[in-house]
Amino acid sequence: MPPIRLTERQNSVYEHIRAYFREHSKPPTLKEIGDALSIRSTNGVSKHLHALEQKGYIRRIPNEARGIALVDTGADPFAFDAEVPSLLLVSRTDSAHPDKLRSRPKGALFTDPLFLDRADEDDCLIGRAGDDGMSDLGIFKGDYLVIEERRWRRLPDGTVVAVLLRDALIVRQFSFLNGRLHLQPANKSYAKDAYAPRDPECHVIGPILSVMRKLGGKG
Amino acid sequence: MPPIRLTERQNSVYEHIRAYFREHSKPPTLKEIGDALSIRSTNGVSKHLHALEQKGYIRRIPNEARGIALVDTGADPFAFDAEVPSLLLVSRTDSAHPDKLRSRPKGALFTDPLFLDRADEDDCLIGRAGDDGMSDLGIFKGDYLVIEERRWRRLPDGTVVAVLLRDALIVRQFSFLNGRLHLQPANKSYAKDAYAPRDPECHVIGPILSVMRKLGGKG
DNA sequence: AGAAAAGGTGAAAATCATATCACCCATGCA
DNA sequence: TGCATGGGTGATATGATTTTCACCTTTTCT
Repeated sequence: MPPIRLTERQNSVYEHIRAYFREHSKPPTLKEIGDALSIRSTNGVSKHLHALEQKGYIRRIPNEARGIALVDTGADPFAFDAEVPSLLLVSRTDSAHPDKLRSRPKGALFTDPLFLDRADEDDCLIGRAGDDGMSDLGIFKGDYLVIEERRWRRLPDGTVVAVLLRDALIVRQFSFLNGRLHLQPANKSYAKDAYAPRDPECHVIGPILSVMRKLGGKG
Repeated sequence: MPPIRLTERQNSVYEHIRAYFREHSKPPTLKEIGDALSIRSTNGVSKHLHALEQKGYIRRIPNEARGIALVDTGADPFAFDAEVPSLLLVSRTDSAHPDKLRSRPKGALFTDPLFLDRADEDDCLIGRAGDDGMSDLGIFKGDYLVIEERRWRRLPDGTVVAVLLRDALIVRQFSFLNGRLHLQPANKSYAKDAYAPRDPECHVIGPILSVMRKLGGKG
């Protein structure tokens, strides 16, 4: 569901539709979009809309005037209560003793409920990415990760998870095939690996709910 | 303001339009109104709309598909307390009116002081990246950005900044050369651009202090 | 070198929507 | 009685919008 990336041009079409919605409370026509972005043929616009629909950004109602609907449901941060969860900031631990994770926290961070994605705050903790194995996904070494503790057997294939590998905390895409845990990186220079379910070197903590990063200085 | 009274029939037409707006985020056609209220002729509906316009409940745009606008201006305020820094979540605004940024917030997010990097909480706000122009830096469309409002003249070259470009909020690497603002993307498919310091289309808000992203679900 | 993919142009055909005209029927008053 | 007002029917004219076709250019990837 992480929306497919848009090209620069597609993005400006999409943003124009949103802007038009904000201003007029209704969708623009193909011609209006074209006028705004200097596309003379409604067909050119139509192709952009088709791409946006394929990528899941909009929905079209065929043959209908202004038949464009935004798919984004603009999640409002107020759907939650106003309590601020304080999550433990944990440090790397020998994967043979994953239970030590919570017993030796390095601190705690306040986190808006939005970033817990409806998970129980008591099941969540914060760790830091130990390598750049998921850099193509925009997760870099040092990033703060909101992790939901959950047994790997309940995870759907493809979930992005935090893993204690020996004494490092890393992020990988998880899948369970042929009786083994497969950890797939998103960075060509990192290797894919597989482990036995009970390998003491490898402990899957649970899915990554959010990623946070300080820019500028060192985290 | 509280306009002239409506007849029962006129009121149900009016209420239907409002209901349609809530459900579809756009105005209905004459035929749709007629179908809903068992009026077979679009002319019958048209007369109702004319009456509603006369009485000041709606506005019509001639010859335009779904050319109905509600005249009503409903605003909804909100409140929040502050213990942990609570930063305004702002939405994109026409760059010609950057001052509107804070005046029309979409909400607020609690943010740990760590991610404010020692900046004054009152100078900070949260916006969302409007494109993938900095994807190589791990900043993607939809990411939440902690932005420190600061005049661009005080920014060192190379700072990663949030910019209001027309009606989009985007992230770029900033530099000031030969009397022009240069905005450098970190994604090969996006173009580098430069603007005059006072170009009304381009307003630099300030440096990005942190980036946050929800995984898995909708942002 | 060749083939996709992104982005377009232009114009005709097919629909969807609105505007208008002519006419009908109640009801409430002066 | 007389006639203005609210509510409607149906048909037609006139736009406004979306679709579809046939081709074209540039950039990117293999």
